Amino acid sequence: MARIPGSDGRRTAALIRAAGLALIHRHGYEAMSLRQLAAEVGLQPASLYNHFPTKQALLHGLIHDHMEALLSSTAAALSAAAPDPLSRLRAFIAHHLLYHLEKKPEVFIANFELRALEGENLRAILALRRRYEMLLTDILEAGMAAGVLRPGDAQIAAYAILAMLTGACTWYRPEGRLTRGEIVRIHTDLILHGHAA
Amino acid sequence: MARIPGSDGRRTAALIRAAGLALIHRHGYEAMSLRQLAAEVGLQPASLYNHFPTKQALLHGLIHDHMEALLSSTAAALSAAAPDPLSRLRAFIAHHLLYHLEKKPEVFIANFELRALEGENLRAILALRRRYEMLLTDILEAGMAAGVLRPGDAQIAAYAILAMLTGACTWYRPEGRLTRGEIVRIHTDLILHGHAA
DNA sequence: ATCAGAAACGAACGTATGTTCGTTTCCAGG
DNA sequence: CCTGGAAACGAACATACGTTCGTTTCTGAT
Repeated sequence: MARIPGSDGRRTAALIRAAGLALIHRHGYEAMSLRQLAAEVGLQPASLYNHFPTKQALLHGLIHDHMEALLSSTAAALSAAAPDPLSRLRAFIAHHLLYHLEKKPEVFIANFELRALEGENLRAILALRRRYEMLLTDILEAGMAAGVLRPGDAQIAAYAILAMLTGACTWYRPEGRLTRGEIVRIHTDLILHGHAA
Repeated sequence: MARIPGSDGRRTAALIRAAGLALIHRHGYEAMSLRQLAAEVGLQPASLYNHFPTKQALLHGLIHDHMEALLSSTAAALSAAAPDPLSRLRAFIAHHLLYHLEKKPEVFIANFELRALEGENLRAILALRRRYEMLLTDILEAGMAAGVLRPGDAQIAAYAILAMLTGACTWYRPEGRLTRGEIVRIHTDLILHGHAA
């Protein structure tokens, strides 16, 4: 037996990536074996190497593509918002939450499996992440300068907001008690006005 | 060669746990091999089994003890605070941050390596974590009832606060630009009053 | 119609893993 | 002083891993 009738590289590659995403999300990168992955797609382990050169390259590809998609979709959401800092902040919050709630596996992997990346792979992802953080930091600084946000350390503020929002992906269940809209409203409120009465 | 002169079970066990903590923190639980761990402590791999029955039992022990310590030290901090909800909330925030900034490896492991636990081990840890979350949720509910915190979903609010605070451990560096005291002040402020001017 | 390359196969490589076993030496309680 | 258990050793087990190799078949461009 050899090449299978109807086989298509593009489609197989997509299947591998989808299955890899799910397996890494469930078991973790180190715990996922390529034999598992191959079985999930219905391939022999060796055949995976027609589609990526290395297990780590697969992981890096998944994270990289996720970060690129996140960056471009965030840019789109921001440019659709009103230009004042407060509107942009609200748009950022809503977009971050909605996007992340839709892409739980990707988000999980991009946050938890970074340490499995080595050297250049890691550096490239960290650079993308920094670009994303900078989008928020810039909004916060603009808001502080305009007097609509309380002055302070914009970087810490950005970290605090991102941690809080991304944390929501940890406990969110689509069948849960809250709709996505309510989650956005609550978090926007907490970020802007805090918990004090 | 066999039992080594001066060998002491209690001390060796402590060394193993300390080295395990560091290795898991650096490389991840799945990526840490028992041979690495044994070498770090100066033992043969087989000798580890005089101190724990299974690799997973080691992980579970580390997380379990961390959670117990966190719970009891939090209880102490709360009972030292004034009894009104706002004081208790401030005490909780300060204690969570200070404790977590001191115990970065433990916190990292307790949050990142949960998925390596199976069955009863996982259930036990999740129960402890729920108890911890409940400490904060109770404070928030008391504050809402007393009218010093804005009414809302106390559980979501607790998750949001915890994610934000724990996130600080990710980027905090002891040699960084901010002191621990400033970090506490900033986060308390953000939680209570938000970012809006 | 042909043929280069894409896409799969099956087998194997070397290595590493968690763990078990039997043995040996040291320590502490009677 | 003796002895049972504690704490280490070295060797080995079965298994699993990521990856390489050579081969075979199908596909798409010329």
